[in-house]
Amino acid sequence: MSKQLSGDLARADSLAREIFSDIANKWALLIVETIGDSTKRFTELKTEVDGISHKMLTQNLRLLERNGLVTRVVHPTVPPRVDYTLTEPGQALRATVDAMCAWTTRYLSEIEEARSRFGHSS
Amino acid sequence: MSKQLSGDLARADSLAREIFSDIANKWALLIVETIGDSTKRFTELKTEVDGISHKMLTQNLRLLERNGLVTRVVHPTVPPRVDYTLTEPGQALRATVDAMCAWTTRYLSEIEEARSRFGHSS
DNA sequence: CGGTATCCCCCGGGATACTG
DNA sequence: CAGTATCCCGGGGGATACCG
Repeated sequence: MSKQLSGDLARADSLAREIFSDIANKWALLIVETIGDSTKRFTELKTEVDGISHKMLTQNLRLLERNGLVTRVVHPTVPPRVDYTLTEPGQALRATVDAMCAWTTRYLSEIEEARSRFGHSS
Repeated sequence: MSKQLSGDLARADSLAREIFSDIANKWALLIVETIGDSTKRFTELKTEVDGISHKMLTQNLRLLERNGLVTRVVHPTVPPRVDYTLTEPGQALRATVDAMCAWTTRYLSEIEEARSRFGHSS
């Protein structure tokens, strides 16, 4: 089954592949992870997702919104206030991102070691 | 705990973040997924990971090798033959990518619908 | 066959400024 | 505060050619 999935996505099987390509980029995933189960304002995300530029943030938020992963609520106040929240699909994706994050920390040392080994091979 | 992870990675907490940025790109993930639990040659990957260029493939394979996610075995034959296999860390990552793939197919219809809704809002 | 190197173009994405 | 628009540069990444 997982082999089936792999085949479906590795090959340009249309929509699934397109979505995967949209989602599988660090900014989108970091944003999803940062929103988590809470509700975040634009500026909160801007400061919490370290290193992201204003442009990349809006761009990726639009992307996520377009794919129905986040809801965007505009409060008609002044100054304006916009809240972002994960939808149910977004939450489901977040679970997998959590797994990736866990993986990263779990294998930190192994990776570090692999890197040093790789350095002086040649 | 997952909130902790989120914080650690969203902020530029050095190494973990760097690794995440390396890994969280579509080509690397698709390659991992494509190798799966088997052993693949360069050309196999080239044809199976649809749309990837020669350059991107080698580049990402080096990246994965450097981080200890794949092993690269060169057979000193002629013509040469190189086999790529996932290491244990690589397999572990693959499990999470499987989850992302499953997510994609699971929510295909929802996403499709979200997109059409997004289209005629303005 | 697999890898490296070179060329070169295009666009990702940062910085800045302006609207509501 | 949030978003859009404009400018502009660097490098991502494709195409091609050449080694082992």
